[in-house]
Amino acid sequence: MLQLAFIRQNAEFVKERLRIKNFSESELVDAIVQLDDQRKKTQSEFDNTQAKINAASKEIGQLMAKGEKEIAENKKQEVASLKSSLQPVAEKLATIEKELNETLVKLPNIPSEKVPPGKTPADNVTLREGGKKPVLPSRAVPHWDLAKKYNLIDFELGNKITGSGFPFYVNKGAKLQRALIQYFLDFNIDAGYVEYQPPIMVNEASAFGTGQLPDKEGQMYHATEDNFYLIPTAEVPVTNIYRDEIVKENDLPIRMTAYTPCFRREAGSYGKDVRGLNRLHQFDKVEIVQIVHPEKSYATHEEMVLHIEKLLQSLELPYRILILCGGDMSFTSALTYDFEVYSAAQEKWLEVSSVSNFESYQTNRMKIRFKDANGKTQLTHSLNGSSLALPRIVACLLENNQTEKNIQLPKALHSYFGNSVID
RNA sequence: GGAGAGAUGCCAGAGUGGUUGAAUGGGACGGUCUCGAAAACCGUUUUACGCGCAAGUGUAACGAGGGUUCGAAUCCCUCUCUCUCCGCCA
Repeated sequence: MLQLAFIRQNAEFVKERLRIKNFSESELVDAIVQLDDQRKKTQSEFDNTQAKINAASKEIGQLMAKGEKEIAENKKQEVASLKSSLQPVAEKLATIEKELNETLVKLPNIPSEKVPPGKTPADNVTLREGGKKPVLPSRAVPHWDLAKKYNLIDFELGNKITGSGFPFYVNKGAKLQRALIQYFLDFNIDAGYVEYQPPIMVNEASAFGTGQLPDKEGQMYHATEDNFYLIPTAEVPVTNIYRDEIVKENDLPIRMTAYTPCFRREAGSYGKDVRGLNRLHQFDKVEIVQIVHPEKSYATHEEMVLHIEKLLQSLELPYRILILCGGDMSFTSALTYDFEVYSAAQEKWLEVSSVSNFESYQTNRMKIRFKDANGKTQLTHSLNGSSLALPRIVACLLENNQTEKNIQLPKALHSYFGNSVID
């Protein structure tokens, strides 16, 4: 969530930036300032009365020690009346604080100045393209046909065992998954990221910390018996590693990577977009996360984009990088670059990575802070990016590299896959 | 799943109703000493919020939430987690 002090000092600016995100309830900004005014006033009132009560209680203790019971009893009466006058103040304060927090949490992050205006994915701005679109053989087919032809993925079996969107990977299909995960992780570790294997279920506090709750409650699978959520991305457990921590400035940047399965309910999606590997309920992804000094987050963001670009280039896939427009960005992000690869047989671009700077929006929720040179605690910034989401990469690898008799894998994968072709 | 024990500051660990935000030890940081280091010695070392230009000061927090009391780290209840034993099990 946005920092309260920042909202107070920049109320008009916040409202203006929120418009770029197509956030209509800008009156919430004024509500927050008003609630905070009330909170301050009420808290002063509470604190002052409580101070009197504390002082009187201390006196009672001293009087009792001296054996002056009469006077002590009188004091008790005094405290009792102070307490009863405090009661409604305490309730009012609790109500205000609750409302303030609930309102604060409803405000999305404000977009950075680099974010282009716009409402739909059509308004996203292409930053650059790379790689070459392949020329496919005349009888080229989409990945779901290739997956069947080479016995790599069994969607029907997934339907039987779980439901749609939960495919089985078989034989070389399974091995390709394993090779990609291993390759992506090694690529990140070589760049200085520390590997974690996190739990894939998280508690409420973690889901709140990265912003999945309360905003995207319906998008996560919820194990209600234990109140755990299946993670939609490794971002959730990994960023939360540092929740409620104050790190040393020297410890920054913190660079982490993790492979996890990801679970998304994708309520409401159907049709062509969900065919084959295009949109699944369970998929594999390697994620990178950084916790950084606030002055460095934008430089880090660019560095992460280059890192992922290098990874995509090594896979020899045609790609493009987009800057998401205000209307297409996530609730929590200040700036997001999306990576898309071109799926040659489907003839469309598929999103395979999203690299975002959250500034202090997540870290303010999680209270991930550091002590600066002056000994002052400040919020860190957090960033993350997919490196990469597997299914659509697999879709493109299969489609773009198909020949009449096999699928040619990029060099980078040969040693991981143990072969240069799938046949 | 059953029985028992426990959860205190960066860590270890005292504290069982009244100046305890918290003894003591360790660590970390700063200083003295040293050519430098070690050792020794001195000092500093939680966070959030309110008021204040500031120094400072008030309130809250001893796993979380509630309760008892004039007063709770200390007593009671619920929950979470950890440990030990039994059961089950990859």
